[in-house]
Amino acid sequence: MNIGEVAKASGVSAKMIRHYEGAGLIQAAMRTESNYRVYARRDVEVLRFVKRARRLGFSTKQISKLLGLWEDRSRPSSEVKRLAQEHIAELDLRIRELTGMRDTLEHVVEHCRGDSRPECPILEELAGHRN
Amino acid sequence: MNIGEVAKASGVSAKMIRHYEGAGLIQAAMRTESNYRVYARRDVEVLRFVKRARRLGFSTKQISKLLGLWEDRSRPSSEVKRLAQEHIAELDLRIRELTGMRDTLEHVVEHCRGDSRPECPILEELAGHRN
DNA sequence: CTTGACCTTCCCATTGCGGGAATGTTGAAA
DNA sequence: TTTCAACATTCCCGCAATGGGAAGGTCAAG
Repeated sequence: MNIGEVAKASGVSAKMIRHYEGAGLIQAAMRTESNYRVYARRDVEVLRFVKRARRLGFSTKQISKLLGLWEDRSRPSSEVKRLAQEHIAELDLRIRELTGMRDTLEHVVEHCRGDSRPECPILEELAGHRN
Repeated sequence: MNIGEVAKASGVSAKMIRHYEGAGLIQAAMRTESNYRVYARRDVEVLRFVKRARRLGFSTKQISKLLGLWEDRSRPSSEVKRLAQEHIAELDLRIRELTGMRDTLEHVVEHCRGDSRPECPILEELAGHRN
């Protein structure tokens, strides 16, 4: 398979496949005599794995570890679980940060009339209640 | 005031102050004969405004608009409110995305024994329930 | 005058992805 | 067989927001 074909089959763009290869996430593909990358059916699975992991928000580094564990048939599932739990913790943190922002903002927005007059609690909040 | 002083007073790093200036977020500071940036007390307020807006997750572009509205004494508060509501919608979207990831992940993690054995529903999920 | 603490600009790295240019290869139609 | 479209290759630039650090200029106190 050419890179375009694996791309289509895996849902990962050719651009990103090259990127992942350069980043060491996936192994460098074999090349034809004319320097085209060659892929096997197995590579589609790997790329799909990467894609699903990305969808769940795992970073490139984390995915690298996950791939290693996936390929290690004697991995302890505890390691996978730990990795996943760390990621959940990161997600939770991010969610809390964003939720905090949203709640603060929502609260202030509620008090803004949103009409043609200039008085605006939102700007006052941003200005630190002065000015 | 020098850049270091405004930085300390506003809580925005000198590095970022220069960056904001280059990005057109804040006006270019006056310079001394020796090319040092010079700031007035008012600039501290502006930078604090920027900092609070950043804390609420507003992008540079949005902050630029907010600063414009802040300085426009005849702004209609509706414009500010609209901007803020758009941002809330973005935050909500992001929160929903992250929450979706976390919930999916949490669900799978619950089913992983996390012991020394290799069986792992997390990896199976990422592999697409094959392999 | 020296020295240390500032300041200046400029470049690099991060994270994940896309755009696009310049150039080489392939395969099928004319 | 030539030709042309559709691929492939590498390389550089962009995004957003921030930090690190180098090379060099300036200021104030001792």
